[in-house]
Amino acid sequence: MDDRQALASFSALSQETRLQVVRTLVVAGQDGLAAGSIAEGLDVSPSNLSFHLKELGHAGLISQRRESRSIVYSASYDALADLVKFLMEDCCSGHPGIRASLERSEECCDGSTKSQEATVA
Amino acid sequence: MDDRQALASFSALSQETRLQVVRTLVVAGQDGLAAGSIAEGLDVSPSNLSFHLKELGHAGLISQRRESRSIVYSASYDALADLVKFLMEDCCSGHPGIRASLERSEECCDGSTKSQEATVA
DNA sequence: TCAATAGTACAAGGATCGTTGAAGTATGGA
DNA sequence: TCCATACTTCAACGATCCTTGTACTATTGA
Repeated sequence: MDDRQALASFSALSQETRLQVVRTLVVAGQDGLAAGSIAEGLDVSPSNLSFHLKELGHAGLISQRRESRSIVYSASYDALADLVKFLMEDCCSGHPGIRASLERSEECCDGSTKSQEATVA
Repeated sequence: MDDRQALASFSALSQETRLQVVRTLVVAGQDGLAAGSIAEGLDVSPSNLSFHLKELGHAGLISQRRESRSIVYSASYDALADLVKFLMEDCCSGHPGIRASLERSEECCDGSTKSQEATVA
């Protein structure tokens, strides 16, 4: 991931509604959610949500597909992982200990959504 | 880390000059760098840099101390690590596989700056 | 105390962002 | 074909952000 894309991603995530959208879609999983469902869940106007979805799309953090009348959005897990990596590389380059500190917080994956097993390649 | 702080951090990092400042300070290590050195390295006016340093300070991503005439800035590694964690929790909550994908990129810590050993607590 | 150095603070401007409401586009059913 | 549904696009406006230059503050040395 290059700086340009990282900047776009940070910018996209620096807005409350958009951060909530991403979280909602991440939790929703691969199936995604229709724009209407997201708007309802977050209590945002369709027009406003559409604006923010476009921003997230530009940053590459979400993708969309049409499904009958609805447009279904889903999180781009790869892009999110790339962003984590980008951030970690910037951290690590001066302070390797951070990785250790991160590895101690394994709980994040073992708790709530145990729907998919980790595909350790 | 709560949403408010994450939003502030993302916002701070969504600007090119500030991203470069953070990277510069991360590479500089615990000793930090004087404002003047940063300004020189990045070719930004003192006044403009000061503005961006304040933003980064508000977000908690850097800290400062006076040293004679200079004001020395350094990266807040804890805040950066918290941000990585925040992002990973949002990712993982729908997609545990990401952690695996991240663990495959260990190289990031083993390369360039081997100045400090990882303090695996 | 005076001058030089190192930064910060402030004001003004242009640029970008976020919200709103109204109008436009695609899909599906009667 | 006509209407309803599900979204998106557009224009307008206020709010915020970034840059620039000038003024101000703190520290040091003569």
